[in-house]
Amino acid sequence: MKCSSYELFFETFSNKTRMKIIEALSVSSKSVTELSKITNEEQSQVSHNLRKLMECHFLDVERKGKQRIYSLNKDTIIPILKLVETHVHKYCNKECGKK
Amino acid sequence: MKCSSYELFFETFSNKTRMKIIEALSVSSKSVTELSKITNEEQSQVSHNLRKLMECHFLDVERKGKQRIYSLNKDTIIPILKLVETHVHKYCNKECGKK
DNA sequence: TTTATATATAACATATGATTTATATGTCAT
DNA sequence: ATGACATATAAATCATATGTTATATATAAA
Repeated sequence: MKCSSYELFFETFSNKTRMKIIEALSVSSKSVTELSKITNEEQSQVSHNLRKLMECHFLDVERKGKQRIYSLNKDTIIPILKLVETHVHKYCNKECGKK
Repeated sequence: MKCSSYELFFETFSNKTRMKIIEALSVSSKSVTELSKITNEEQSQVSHNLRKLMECHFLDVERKGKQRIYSLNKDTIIPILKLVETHVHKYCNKECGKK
């Protein structure tokens, strides 16, 4: 599947694990292990998804000893999530989001 | 896969056909057949994807004879796309968006 | 250097979404 | 009611993403 920047952008957001990561990082920067604990996901899963988030420039990293500390690119991510929240609130009742 | 409102929101955006539909509708409202021609997709494909877009309240419809005229919910969609565009512009060079 | 810890990556099985084809429904005109 | 057109839906196949396991790399400490 060829994927324009737009689709890649949204695709990267549309995943539970990645959203959990983003949520956790919106509070404060964290290491992979911390994220793994918080999200209750395998470490490799977290790494996998961090990679995708990085590819979209949603995150930054810095080394700190053995650890890698990931942080959120708040400039884009926060305002987008706000807009989505508003939309969901406005249009989606409790039935919404079911499959 | 269980899918919260957020994931569903983004998932619905993350598709080439649906983006083409949104793009077309951001110009003006259109019937299914018109959308099918513009996007160069099978009619059933378009209907399929219109359904998903409707489920997310991204679109409105009204009947006009045999046709159904779809229109964009501009309140949410336009500002979101603006944000994404800004992000993509800022962070993604020509290599971006490849898979 | 060896060991322990943190993280990343590769390979594969499985789940999920996309696409296609065929058919059903719904509306208008005759 | 019949035929023609517009749209929707169902089912089947195909493509892709996810999740899992195992392993590799990288850093720090002993």
